[in-house]
Amino acid sequence: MANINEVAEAAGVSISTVSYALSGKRPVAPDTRRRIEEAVRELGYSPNAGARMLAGSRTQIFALTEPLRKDTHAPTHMSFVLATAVAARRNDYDILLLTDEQAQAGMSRVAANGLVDAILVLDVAPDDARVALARQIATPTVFIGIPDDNEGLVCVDLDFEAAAARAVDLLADAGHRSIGLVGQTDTAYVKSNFPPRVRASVLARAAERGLEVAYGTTGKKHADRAAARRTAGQLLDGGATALVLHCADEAHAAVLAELDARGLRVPEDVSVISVGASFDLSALSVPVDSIPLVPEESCDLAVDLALEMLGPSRPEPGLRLIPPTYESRGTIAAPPGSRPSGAAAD
Amino acid sequence: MANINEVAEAAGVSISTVSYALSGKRPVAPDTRRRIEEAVRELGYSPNAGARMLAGSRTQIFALTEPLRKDTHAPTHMSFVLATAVAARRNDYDILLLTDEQAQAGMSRVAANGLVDAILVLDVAPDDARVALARQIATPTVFIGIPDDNEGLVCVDLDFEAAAARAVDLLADAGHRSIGLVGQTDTAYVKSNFPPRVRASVLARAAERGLEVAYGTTGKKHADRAAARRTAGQLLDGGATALVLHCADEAHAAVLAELDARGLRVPEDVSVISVGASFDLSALSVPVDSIPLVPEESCDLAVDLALEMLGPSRPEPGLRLIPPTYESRGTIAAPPGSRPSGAAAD
DNA sequence: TTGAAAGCGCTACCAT
DNA sequence: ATGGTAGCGCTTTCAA
Repeated sequence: MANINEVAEAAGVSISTVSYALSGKRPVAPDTRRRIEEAVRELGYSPNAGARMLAGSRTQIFALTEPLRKDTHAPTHMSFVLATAVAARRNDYDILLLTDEQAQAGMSRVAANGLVDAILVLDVAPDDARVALARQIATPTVFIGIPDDNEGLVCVDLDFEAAAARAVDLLADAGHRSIGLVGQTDTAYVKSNFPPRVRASVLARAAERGLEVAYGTTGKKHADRAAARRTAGQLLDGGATALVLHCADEAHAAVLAELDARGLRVPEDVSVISVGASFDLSALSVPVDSIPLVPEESCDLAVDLALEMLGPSRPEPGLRLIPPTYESRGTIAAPPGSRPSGAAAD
Repeated sequence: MANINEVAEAAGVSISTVSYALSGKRPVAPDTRRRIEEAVRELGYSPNAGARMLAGSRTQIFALTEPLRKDTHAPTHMSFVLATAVAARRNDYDILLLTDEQAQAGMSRVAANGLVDAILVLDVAPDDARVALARQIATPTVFIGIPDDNEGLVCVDLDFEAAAARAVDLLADAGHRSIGLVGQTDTAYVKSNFPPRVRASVLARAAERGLEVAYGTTGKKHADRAAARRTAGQLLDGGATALVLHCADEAHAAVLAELDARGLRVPEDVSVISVGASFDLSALSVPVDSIPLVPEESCDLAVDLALEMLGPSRPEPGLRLIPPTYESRGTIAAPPGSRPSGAAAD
């Protein structure tokens, strides 16, 4: 590994000129620059990371804290990690992984030893212990997800409340009077931050719109198809003419299988809309309408905020809620037996 | 963030003594040490990471390169990442994530700028492009998985060949004359390194033992239960009295469901053994016998090797195959209609 | 048992 | 447009 001195010598310039030629922070004569670039190539020079961290003010590393609990939904999580890494790299940043017990201990550690410029928090729990840590440390921290106590924090997330409300509105507008919510796993409502938000918003908006609403979870495991089918069945038995799906990939498939088994067509007999899904819905047996959770949106924004927090104009603390987008695929229609759409009044 | 000078001053010693007190690389008088430790605590001192990287010879960071392809099985992958991070941290190392296109580009980059002490390679493909990179760079690299061309590389993995052969032996010894292999997804046999190894070994050992053997994949997606059931059905229709399962969680469940649907009991009517599973098999409707893949074993060993490669006694290149372990749960028995066990000869 | 000081390889300020 | 150089905060000789 060649160092800056060798490059300078090879190019016949001083090391400061090499540094400036590479950073572009000072104009360099075209010819000089050419010679430097050639020397860099010849020698395979790359500025030493440790030296840059020490001399410069940036480490070019973000920490990503993620407990990786057993109940973490792996595919969704992977999407977020990937999206974060890509967004970070686009801004010349690397990602340092803080998992397991290091999700917490590591935050203090890397904040104290200056290994990272900022910390991104994934897999946020309603009562997340990392909230307290974030307040203690000086390192800029961005939450991807909203903990209950978020006072003074910078948080990014899909506006799940708006997404859920929108789904209810779409169904209500189509004429449905009774809907069901097929929710996440039982533990998700304790360990994760957004399932309760969706549930609360669906229930609240349904009440506002005067709809009957019921909900059920999808069992203990993400892959518990039987529980998903059972829940969907119960909601339908209870009179629901439309289902809001806020659950895993497998559960979506299971619900559609249950509808199929009952000879119910979508959307003629039952309307279906998915909220907050981050997987490919078009691969389902029936591509359903969706208000998706797009990991790239959250993660891009989180990285942008982290970057801003390093600059002079520190952004305000507070929630950054990403407006939901509705993807129509024709799985919402008027409930069976209703008058043609357009006349909703009595 | 206090620095070593402030600690030294507060403790009334020189900075070298502080350094030695913390590193333990030189004896320090008990009383001196006490004063230093107190100063460290008071000031919340933590040695600057960049300065250590520059002055010392170690960065205390490993890179973990993982493409995170769309077809990567997320849960299994997550287990490996977690196991790697834990093993690394146990040795005072952090993990830097290199995903997506950075899985390759990042290797050269961090090797060139000295950001990491070693590189761990995950999600190894048979014809992995990272093999060539590993040979080019000076940074020690450990593969967790075995690429086809592994000459001169340090690779760690479960001995899948032995595991598969063992499974066949167990079934042959129990008296089975015709077995079936329920394999991974179609793409896994192209993109991943171990599925072909298992398949080849099962077929080879079956031939050696004079068994009839057939195999089928589990479709395009990991969660394709229908494909898994179909494959299991075909194998049984073909006369198999025992099944070797080398597939995803969902596929295991699907196969058991197919057996159940056919009214076949395990192990009275069909024997079942799982090979290379890294999830919790005891959670299945029928806890099946297993020769598991244990991420912790591979990752611990990989980290140990990486550490060794940093020392003076560089380990030999070559494969480190972890001997498989058989977990019996009573799902292997003699095939139906066979004479009582013990008498196999004719 | 301890201290002084020479780097590690950069960045960025001060000169010219 | 370029060069000289003072740090950044630590590790590790060399001395005492």
